[in-house]
Amino acid sequence: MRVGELAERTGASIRSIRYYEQAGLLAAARKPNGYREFGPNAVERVRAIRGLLESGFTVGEILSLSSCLTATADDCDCCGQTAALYREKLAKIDLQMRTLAQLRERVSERIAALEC
Amino acid sequence: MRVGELAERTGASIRSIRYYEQAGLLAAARKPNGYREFGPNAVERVRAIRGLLESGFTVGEILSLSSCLTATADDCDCCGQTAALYREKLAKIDLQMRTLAQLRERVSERIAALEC
DNA sequence: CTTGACCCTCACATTGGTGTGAGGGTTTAC
DNA sequence: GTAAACCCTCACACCAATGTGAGGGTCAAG
Repeated sequence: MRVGELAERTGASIRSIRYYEQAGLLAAARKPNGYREFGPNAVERVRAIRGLLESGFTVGEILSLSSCLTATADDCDCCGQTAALYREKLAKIDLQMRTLAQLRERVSERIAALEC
Repeated sequence: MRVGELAERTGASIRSIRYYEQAGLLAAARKPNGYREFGPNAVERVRAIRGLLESGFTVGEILSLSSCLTATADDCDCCGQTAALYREKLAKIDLQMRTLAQLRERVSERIAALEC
């Protein structure tokens, strides 16, 4: 599919998609006329990227996780350093989830307390 | 305590703390000489702010949740609109937690697969 | 009284993700 | 062939959070 369709399907702007591609987060083949051509996986991938961006990850960080973004990623670039990096990310994710869980509880407490 | 101590205790820069105060996220009394004076709650509050910022919340958004930031907040500014806003936040938090959980699983799969 | 470690305000700079517009090509349909 | 709806690159602009530096107070210890 072309960039417009991908944008429409994912809710991202065309601008953002081009940016993700340029940043290396998203692969796009080129047609002879220069148009980007995306595979069907791109939809899931863009959604994952956006979710992570909204969760406070940086494009650079997402890049370092890119092999985990899509279920169909089997290009295991395996080595010890990668493992260490993944573990680091894991710790960050866990911290973030704890923060969110805490906030979640407080917010729902607030909702419960609103009886006026 | 003064700003330097608060910064040291929370890991935030002095600059950031002043910014949070100016944004209305953090209350600070002033000494006669102009120095900011923070209560002990400020430490928890700054930590909460930073956790949320790192989870992708905006200062503006955090502001709208500020009554939930500290456990000791009893200034229930209760009304239906507030409730709606809280519910919205809750939905956003849940989405974010699902995204993170998904990523978490994929990352740990990756780690498990690294046997080389 | 001076020195050093604090604190203040103001304001410009930077970074990452986007918006937007200029200037221009391609394809489909009339 | 021309209009509409796509696509391209390039480049400037914006916002939020933070860094940083200038210029200047306060205060405790020597």
